[in-house]
Parts: sequence; structure tokens; C-alpha cells
Amino acid sequence: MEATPSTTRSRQPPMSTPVAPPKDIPAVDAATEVRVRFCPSPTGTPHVGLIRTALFNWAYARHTGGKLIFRIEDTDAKRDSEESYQQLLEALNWLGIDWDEGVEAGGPHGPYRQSQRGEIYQDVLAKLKDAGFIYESYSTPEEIEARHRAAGRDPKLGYDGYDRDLSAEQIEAFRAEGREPVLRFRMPDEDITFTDLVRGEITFGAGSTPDFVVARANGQPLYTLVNPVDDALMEITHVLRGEDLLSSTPRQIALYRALYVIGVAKYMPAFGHLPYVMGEGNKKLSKRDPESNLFHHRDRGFIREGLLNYLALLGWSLSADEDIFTVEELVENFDVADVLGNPARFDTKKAEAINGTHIRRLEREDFRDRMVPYLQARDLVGAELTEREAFLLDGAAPLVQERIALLDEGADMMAFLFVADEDLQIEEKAFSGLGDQVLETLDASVSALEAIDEGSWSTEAIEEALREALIEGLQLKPRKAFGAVRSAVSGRRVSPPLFESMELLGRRSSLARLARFRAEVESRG
RNA sequence: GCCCCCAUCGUCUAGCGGCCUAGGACACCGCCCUUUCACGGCGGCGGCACGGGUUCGAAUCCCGUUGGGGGUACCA
Repeated sequence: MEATPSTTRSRQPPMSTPVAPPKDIPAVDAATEVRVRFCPSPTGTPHVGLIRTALFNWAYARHTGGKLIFRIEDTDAKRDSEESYQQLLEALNWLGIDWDEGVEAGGPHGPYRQSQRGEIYQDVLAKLKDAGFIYESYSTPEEIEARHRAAGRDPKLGYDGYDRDLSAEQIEAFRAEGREPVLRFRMPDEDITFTDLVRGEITFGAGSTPDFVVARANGQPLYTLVNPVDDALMEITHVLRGEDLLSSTPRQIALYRALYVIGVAKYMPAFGHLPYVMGEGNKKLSKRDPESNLFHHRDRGFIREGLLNYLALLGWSLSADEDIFTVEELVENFDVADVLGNPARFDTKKAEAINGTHIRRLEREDFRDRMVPYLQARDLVGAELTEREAFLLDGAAPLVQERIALLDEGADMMAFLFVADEDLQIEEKAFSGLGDQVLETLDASVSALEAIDEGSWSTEAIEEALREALIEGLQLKPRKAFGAVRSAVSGRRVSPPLFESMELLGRRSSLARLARFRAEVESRG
């Protein structure tokens, strides 16, 4: 090559002759060990749709005995954040979705954060350019649109291929203007067909996908390049991702073929596009919607068993008549081929019902332990449980386990046990519907309960005493009679079973609350 | 506009040509149980978007229409 003193890398002659990539390259088959990946962009808080994608990839890996690779796509410094990355780790750890290679875990194809793979992409870019698969493009978006308008075409058509075959003179002229080119991939002029794992055969007609940008003028590679490049390098066999990426698949397939030619890809992966998780109405569940936030559900008291079960139900089902299953059953039976193609609405009510069933399935001890963080979040107990707090929790846990769908609901329901008698909040509703014999009822209750001595204070004794005094004595309906006592003791109209609650609370506290409530009722007239 | 995806009760789904006068779950409405609320049990309401084909036979296959969604970026 002739030496030209002023020559720099960017001033070298145009790329080599364009070539068309082969139409077919080796594909994965049943014998290929499954390698799936979860590759989120760390932007914002984990979305339930994203987590469902992680879950399906994980379940497929575990079902097939394959590997799950966890990669971070942080090529957009403007949007990515370390906080979001940490949240992703926290989310997967909480749910028990583990991975075999990737960030934190390491592996033979690292690094697993794209922000650390710059050299790899530059190398691939150079090879792609040398082979003629990509070319420099000097057109600005405005110019492309203007050309469409001038030709009477729809300005939204996308890139028009203008720079595909620029002459050396034209390039020189653009350079002289100080323009820096982006790099575009040359799309082959042919139909692109693939068999989607969930949707079947899909064909994108020739010409429907314009030449796309793979790197900015400053050399920064874009998602369009790095996603397939990393999938190829990490030898991903099954690309299971959101439906929103379906239309980018022809670009990826074309790129993959080129990657095969330059020795970066070993084979074409199979693609499977998972349906959207929708919110209210017919909109995709937005990041702005609290329902979309995984941690929102955890904070409300979803347990991992319940949420995982519900999320899996969005697009997949275990059988015709059973909606409840364990993670083990999911793994044992999951197959992408069984995933439905239609979008599913996130139904909080059903999610809660399923969560409730899983809560009921928890071992007593386990349930008790899981309640602790929720009690702490409400400041009902300290970081370390006192003997008294532990006693109350042990007693109350079985009482609420059967009647809640969310752990925080349980904390709310047993809250009255953990507050001092004088600090008990008595809800306005606790005063209504008690009938006109409230005072009598309360007085009779107090007398009956006072007759029970400290040592005999038990659920059975309390029930017996109150039934005798109120149902038989005052001839009251149980609802009214016990309702008044319930209001006094819990400050609510709804509480865990009354007699059991009073036993836990203790004689002194129960009587104190009865007295205080009586005074409040009386002062209200 | 163009490209692509989707279409069974309100919601999530079973269904892959005859087993379907379409099954389950959640929600909703009754009843039972019951110290409140739940749980549990029993019962009820409620759906194959529409139109053409193919076939002896279609929720199931094909085409079209309609409706919804996504893409069409130097975001991912």
C-alpha cells in the first residue's frame, strides 16, 4: 500500500466489495445443549414482564438441563444505572432465579456487561467492514426524510439505502464537509423466514427491513449489533425474549449470517417471542404503573412461590384444571413450545388469590418467619424480636395464615396485638353497628371475664364466659355480642378469631381495652 | 402509510377435526359452614369477533373482514 502521511484509520479507502451473506447457516438442533440468556438493560426498576421473561428462560434452561446466561446490556450510558443493576440482582435472588454464567458468576465468555466489551465489538465491526457487510452512511435523518418527500414517498419509510454505493468522490466530498459516518448493515434483498418457537413460521418480505445502523459515528456500537454479536459469542441456542423484539428479528438473522461468515457465530439460534404482559385496558403494562414494579408486589406481601406461579400463568399453563403449582412442577413441565402467543393481562385479584393459596401451603414456622419483615416495616416489632413479640407472633401467625392473600395483610391484621392498650387506634367503623345494648354488652363482658383468674385465662374459658353472659344471659345474637368485644379489643370490625386473640393479648390488656372502649362509646353518646 | 404479531366466559386459560349442548381458575351472585373476616363446600351467571371456504363433520385447517397490539431511531 502506498504511504500517505496524512492517512488515518477513518480516512482509508472505502470498504471492500459488498457480498451477500449465505441464506442458510447451521442451525441448532435437538442435540445442541440448550443455552438461553436473560439480557436486560439496567434502566429503572424491574418490571414484571421482564421478570416473566427471565422466569421462562430460567425454566427452560432448568427443564432441559441447559444453561442460563445472565448478561447486562448497558450500552446506553444515558439510561443505564448501577442502582438498576443492583435491583435486577436483588429481584432474581429474591425469586430464586439463578444463572450458570454471567455477571457476578463469571464464565468462559465474559465480561458479561456490554459496557466492558468495547474491544470485542470494534474487532467484529472491523471484520464485518472488511468483508463488506457494513458500510459508511453519511445521510442525516433529515436528508433521508427529505429524499422520500421529494420522490413522493412516505417520509416514515426509514432509511433508503442512499449511501450503499457511494463513489470515492462522494465520500471525499462528505468528509470535506466534516461529516462523520455511521455504520450500516447491508440487508440482503430477499425474504427472511424463521420458525418462531411460540408463533410458528414467520416471513418478512424482501425490502421490508431497511439497512440499519450498527455503530454511531463515534464508533459506539448499538444494540442492533451487540445483542446478536454477544448471543453468537456466548453460543446462545434459544433466544427467548419479548414480543417487542419480533420485528427486529430479520435484522438479527441477516447479521447472524454475516457473523457466521466472519467466524463469530457457530450457528443460527432458534427464536421465541413471548407475549406482552398487559395492564388495565389494552395497553402494555407501563413502567409508570405501580403494578409493573416487581418490588411493589413484594412489598405488599407476595411470596416468591405465589408470584412465580402467577407470572408463569401469563402465557403458559400446567394443565387444564389446575392453576396452582410449585416451582419444581413448573421446571418439570415447562416448554417454550407450549407458550401462548397472545398477550396476557396482569390481574392483581387472581395473582393475590394464587398467592393466598401458596401462603396457606407454607409450613407454620416458615410462614411465621416470613411475617417478620412486614411487621418490622410497620414498626410493630424491632430489628430483634423481644420475648413478648415472639410469643404474640407465634400465637397470631396460625390465626392469620388461613385468612390472608398477602403477607402485609397479615401484618395489618395482627397489628393490634403489638401496640400498647392506650395507643390502639380505634377505627370509626368499630363504633358502628353495635346495637343499642353496647354498654350493657361491654359491662356484662367485663364482669364475665373478670371472673376468670389469670391462671385460667384461655380461649376456651373466654369463649365459655362470653357465651354464657352475652348469648344466654343477654340473649344477644353472636354477631352483635362478639362484635362489640371485637371492636374493643382490636379497634376493628374485622380481626383474627376473637377468643384466641384475647388469650394472646392477656387478661389485663383485654380488660383494659374493654374499659377504654366503654368510655369512648359512652362519651360519644 | 408500510411491515409483523394476536383473537375461546369480565380476566387468565384447556382445546391441537368428531370425546364440546366448550372444561378449569380468578372475579361476581346465591346458599351452607361460622365469634368478624377469610378458608372450605355446593350451586349460578358468563365465551369460541364476523364472513366465506375445506370437510360427512370446525372453537380447532385456509382466505378475507373487523378489532387490538408492536415495529417503522445514530433506544433497548
